[in-house]
Amino acid sequence: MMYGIQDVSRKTGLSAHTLRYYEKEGLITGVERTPGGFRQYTDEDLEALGLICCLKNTGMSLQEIARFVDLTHQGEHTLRQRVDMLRKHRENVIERMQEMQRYLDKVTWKLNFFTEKMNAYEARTPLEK
Amino acid sequence: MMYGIQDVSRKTGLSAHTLRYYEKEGLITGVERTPGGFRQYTDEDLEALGLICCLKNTGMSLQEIARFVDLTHQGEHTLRQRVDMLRKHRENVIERMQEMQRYLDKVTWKLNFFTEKMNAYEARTPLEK
DNA sequence: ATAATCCTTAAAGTTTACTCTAAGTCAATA
DNA sequence: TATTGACTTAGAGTAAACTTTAAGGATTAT
Repeated sequence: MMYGIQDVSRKTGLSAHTLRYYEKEGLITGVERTPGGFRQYTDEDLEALGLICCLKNTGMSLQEIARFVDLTHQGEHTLRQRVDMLRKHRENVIERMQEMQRYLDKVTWKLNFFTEKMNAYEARTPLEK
Repeated sequence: MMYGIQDVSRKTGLSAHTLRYYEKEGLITGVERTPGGFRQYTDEDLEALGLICCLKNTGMSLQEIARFVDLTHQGEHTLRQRVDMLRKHRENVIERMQEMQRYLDKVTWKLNFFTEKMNAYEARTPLEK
């Protein structure tokens, strides 16, 4: 199956503008065209976009994603490099999530503090009328 | 105890530039000065900066943080609004973390896939010499 | 005393990831 | 066939959160 840019926009949640931009930046390559020059995405393109979104949504920069895509195009001999990239990325994400959790715990603590203050305040100054 | 801007920079990990910038943006207010006009931060300022960093590091925009700080200055009658802000923020963060986890799972899946491909490749083409 | 640090304002520059505009081409429908 | 509406490109514009620069003066620590 082939998909127009709007179909892909709907499927990925990326705007048509963004899809063209990603192509320009080398994140997706080799997208086919109709005789009239309209983009026609294949299922493999969608697959690739899926991975791109995963990487992007876990905080990988477009530049680094482009580098990954470039390695892919260079062939199987870059498999180790790609695996290393993904491993490192995975570890970074896990670390960031743990850090996030620590910050969140502090926010929770502050929230409890403010909630108590608020309850005390509202008990002291009941609503008018 | 009072702290100069460099001390605070070291303690918070924010540059002196950024500390002044935060002050300009209304994230911190009422920082005392020496007779000569040098900033002197109190322990409460550090406390406040701690919360600011927590909120920032969990993805709250500076604009929203400034709004929180502004509410704080308006007094106790804004406690409910502040609590609501923190609650909503907390939920957003939790949601984002869960989403992140889902994306990470996909990355892990892809990583396993590539690792297998790599192993097969390296078994097929052993290192020269 | 003097070197190092700090202050000010104001504005320009940076990075990332878009987002939008303009001017024109192509395709599907009435 | 005419008219929408979708698509094309290149390039300009946007937003957030800094970061840097400049210029010059004041203050503080040793």
